[in-house]
Amino acid sequence: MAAVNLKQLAKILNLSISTVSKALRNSHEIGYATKERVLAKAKEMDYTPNPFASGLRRNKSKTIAVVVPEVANNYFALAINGIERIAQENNYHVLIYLTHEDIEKEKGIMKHLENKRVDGVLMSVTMNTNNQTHLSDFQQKGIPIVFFDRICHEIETAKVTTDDYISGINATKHLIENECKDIAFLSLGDNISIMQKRKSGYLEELHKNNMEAKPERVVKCGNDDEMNYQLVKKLLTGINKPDGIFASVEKLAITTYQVCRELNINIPKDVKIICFSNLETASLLSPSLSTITQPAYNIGKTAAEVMFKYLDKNKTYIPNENIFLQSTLHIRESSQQIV
Amino acid sequence: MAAVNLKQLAKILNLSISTVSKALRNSHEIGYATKERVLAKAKEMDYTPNPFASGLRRNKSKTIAVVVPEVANNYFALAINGIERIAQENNYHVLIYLTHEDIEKEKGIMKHLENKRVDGVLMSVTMNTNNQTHLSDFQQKGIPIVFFDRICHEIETAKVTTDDYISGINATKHLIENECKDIAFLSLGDNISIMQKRKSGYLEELHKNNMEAKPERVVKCGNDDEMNYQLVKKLLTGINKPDGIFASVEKLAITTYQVCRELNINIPKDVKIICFSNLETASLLSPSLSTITQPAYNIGKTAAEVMFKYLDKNKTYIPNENIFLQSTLHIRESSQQIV
DNA sequence: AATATTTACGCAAACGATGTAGTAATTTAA
DNA sequence: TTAAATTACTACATCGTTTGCGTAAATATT
Repeated sequence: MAAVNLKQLAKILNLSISTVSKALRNSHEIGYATKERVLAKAKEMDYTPNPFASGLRRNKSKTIAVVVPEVANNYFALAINGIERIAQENNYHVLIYLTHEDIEKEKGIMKHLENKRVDGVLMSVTMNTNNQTHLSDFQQKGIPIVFFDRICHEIETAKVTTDDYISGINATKHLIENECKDIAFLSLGDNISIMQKRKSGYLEELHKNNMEAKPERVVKCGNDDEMNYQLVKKLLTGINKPDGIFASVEKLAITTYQVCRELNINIPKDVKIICFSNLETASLLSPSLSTITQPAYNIGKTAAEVMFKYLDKNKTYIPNENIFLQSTLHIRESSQQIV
Repeated sequence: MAAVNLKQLAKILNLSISTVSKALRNSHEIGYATKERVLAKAKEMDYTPNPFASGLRRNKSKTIAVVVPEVANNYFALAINGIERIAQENNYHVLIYLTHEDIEKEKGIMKHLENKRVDGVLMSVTMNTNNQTHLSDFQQKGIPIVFFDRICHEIETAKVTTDDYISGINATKHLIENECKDIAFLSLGDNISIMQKRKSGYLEELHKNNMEAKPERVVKCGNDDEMNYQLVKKLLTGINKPDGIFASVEKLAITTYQVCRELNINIPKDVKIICFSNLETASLLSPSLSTITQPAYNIGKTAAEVMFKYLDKNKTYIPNENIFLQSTLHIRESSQQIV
């Protein structure tokens, strides 16, 4: 029942606690025969070190935290997958925290993590994170952060993203090539860097094509699905509606599909759509959805790898570094000119 | 930089360590004025107790583990959402482990968790978990498990599921009502209880309608997507193909859609489909997908609540209990007779 | 053969928080 | 007025590991 500890193991083996401990950690101080004996007995008795005791002693938690806005989201789910994979390989444990895009919750979580419960944090900030003092404060405590996707520029550390600016350009260019004359951009808030980059790409490409960038074509959506629905509905109601939509995140594209269905707007005839998405069923939608797909799994994996690169070296300071992974454009029906 | 501890706080306050500790825990042994003073200073110095020290001393980790086959799955993602919500409310932390349907990985994870790293485990077993000794062994260590969805009957504890048997009946009945004469069942393995229940419902309803239950109509799919694709393709190739498909899990329905697209089989004209799914975009698919939707969020939430009910009471033994939550049938185009 | 070195182990002090048992000082009861 | 009880605190052992240091025996060096 009760887990066996070093003391019991030592008594049975007629050795001191420290000898047993050292034997298990394969210390050079211990003779070969003794090591063998200890190892065998430990296995037999199913000994496994108490993580709290060794954590306390060594000041190592063997745990990382993943802080993300949500998990019921293909992108983050895949990223977590990649992170968990690397963590398991490194014999680390993964704590998960969801902010639900609530900056106060994010602050609370970081506060909770300050006390060395974890050796490092991988995170994507909320769409409302415009102030980063809680993050720099956290770093001050000596726990490294690595950002992925929703990064925080002001914090000096490693950041793993895709090239959102280029993708923004490509998506917009694609819509223009398919005869869109009036393209709207559905943004998720406007604080976070990926939004600014995606929007920059969008604006840049409009400019390059001598198309007017009307402010009302940038729709600032948020975390409230119902509100987003109304915003998109408003955008697509009336005579003066756009003929192209670039949704910055998956859920806004889905909302757009739903609105179009309600308003009987035909995609892609009346309006063409492209979006950032990791939706598995994109090709099965009606019409199939054109996407910019981020290598979510690899982003998570890479972020974790960078983290462990420093944790292994016992470095708590991670120098600034921007790692870009490439997204892929999947052109499907929703964005194409019907010929 | 370094986190402040009780010793430092005590020195500054000119009190003993134990006084400070008790004051923070609001012990009746400490005078009101002293408590105030301690609390103020602790806040000022941003003191937060070391989780390893108190975990070691109190033999409490304030952490639960969630062990699931995967996270990039709408069902599990939503369940984790529910779990995380309740955990946060209880000031608990959530460790996540993915088995990827690998029984060996599951065993390894349970082994890793035996050493009191967590106070409890919420889990959905892999599709290959036919032997439960690693789970009963785990229970023996005094750490409670609560199952959700993919439960393990043989283990005595609380189990949260939907009524899969009834849902199996309802789905099959619905297909029959829509003129299906030859219904196939796509199973995910055949070990886990939800599969057996869903299949039982399917078989029962066939029997009730005097329809023959041909063994070759039960297709045992697995974890390999490509293999599943071939299995479904084989099922739908040739003259003698079913006119109804009941997919026991979401991904098999998606596979079926893909196969039908390749083989140019029309859903629902040639074959009707219904499946268990939490796919957000079910209604946007072409054709829209009929689903039995499980209350995934609430299942996770309920499982966590049951766990905390016992953890609060410091009970490590959870008596057998089966909690059923209701699924809802969403009839859409994929399963309906065209009139 | 005497000394130096290496080998293989044990002792004990951490790590930080908690809780039991004690102890003065004060208050209450007899 | 004195014993008993209460209040408000402190000392100390403890949780299970890790690790620096000490040391006896074995081996190597002169």
